[in-house]
Amino acid sequence: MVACEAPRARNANATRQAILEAALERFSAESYEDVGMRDIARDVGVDAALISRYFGSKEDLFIAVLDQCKNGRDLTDGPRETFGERVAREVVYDELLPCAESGPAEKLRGLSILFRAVGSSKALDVVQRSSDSRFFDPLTDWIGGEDAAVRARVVAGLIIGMSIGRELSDGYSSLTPPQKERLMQRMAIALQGLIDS
Amino acid sequence: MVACEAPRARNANATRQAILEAALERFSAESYEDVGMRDIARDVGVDAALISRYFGSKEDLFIAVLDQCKNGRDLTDGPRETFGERVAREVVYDELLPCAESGPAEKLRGLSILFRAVGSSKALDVVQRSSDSRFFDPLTDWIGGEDAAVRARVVAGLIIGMSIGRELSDGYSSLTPPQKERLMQRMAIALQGLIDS
DNA sequence: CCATGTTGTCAACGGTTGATGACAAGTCCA
DNA sequence: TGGACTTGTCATCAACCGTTGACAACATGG
Repeated sequence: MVACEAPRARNANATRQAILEAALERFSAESYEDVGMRDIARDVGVDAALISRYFGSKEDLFIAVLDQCKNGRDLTDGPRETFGERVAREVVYDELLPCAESGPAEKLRGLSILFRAVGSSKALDVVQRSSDSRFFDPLTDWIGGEDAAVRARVVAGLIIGMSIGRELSDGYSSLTPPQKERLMQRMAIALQGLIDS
Repeated sequence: MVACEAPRARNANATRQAILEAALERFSAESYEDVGMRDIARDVGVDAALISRYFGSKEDLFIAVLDQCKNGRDLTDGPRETFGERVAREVVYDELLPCAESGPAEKLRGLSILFRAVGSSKALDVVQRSSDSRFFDPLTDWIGGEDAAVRARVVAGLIIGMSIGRELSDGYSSLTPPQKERLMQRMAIALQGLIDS
């Protein structure tokens, strides 16, 4: 995953960034509690103590990761009419969950973290305190209408649920391509319905 | 929650059952990691060591809890045509999440646990290993058709996602009753669509 | 080349967790 | 009543966690 074999150039900024990226990777693939400082440190090839020094605490690191996510925007950049299909396609096909070297995508990563955080009371606290305004407010504005705030959260929940369904069924590995496409269409409709007033 | 003030009658079976119920309550309200043996023990009014003796390990206790859930059946007892609305109503209105003295309901409790477990790799492992056959197989059979197994899991994911949406938006507290009803209808349609062929 | 500040490592701490085995309290039957 | 078995408690363990402060390695400017 992280290749670097050389003893690592001594560069605080680069290291900081590497830690952030490794943490992003971890937090979107495992639950908050399951991610250990030592795990992240090993990914980067650094001692765990350094993370504490750079970011303060694990919680602060988590917040820093949330901050650097281009949350919410992922969902809203694109035409309104294709919102459902766009997101459903991303969920059903490879983009959202694999997390292992997801290539250039990194889309919906914020939701991925939310997905992993939703089980842990502590992480969810942090997310709701720190990321509500960054994640849901743009989405709410984009959706518009009276109950937009609720619908934004329902949309998020639905997307997460779809990811869970995907994870539970092993990436739909037993589906034929047409079945997969039909499933995607269904999800698209459900999502789109929440956007169109 | 658990009232019992008297020093507790010495009755192994009753105590075992009380532990199971307290654990069920905890595991469906908090994540696997967040639930401590000492928490459950305190709920029951007993020492944590006793739980270890009765159930072996925390993981074994978790399995025992899963086993006593009337999983899957909750979803399938009722007419096929109203599946979507039945479940959606249960999710949108009070039944699923409150968990605090949910009265006689206890419906979808298995999904509630799955919901809480989905974040933790360990708990999800257990669920997939121990509860797959108990939870998804009946649902799969009931759904029927070629890709029923996948659709059962997608349904489960969707329900969990709806619960998450509900949790994220504070129980839809800001919605007017008609809005709430419309939201429920939408969810019902999405769910029903996964059942009907 | 030395002094200074930065970057990273190491060993260790306190706290919490699940689990264990010795022991006390209660129950029951002969 | 007294022994035997059950039921529950307590002190404790080892493992793990996030975090800390002392120290080593390196770079840099004089």
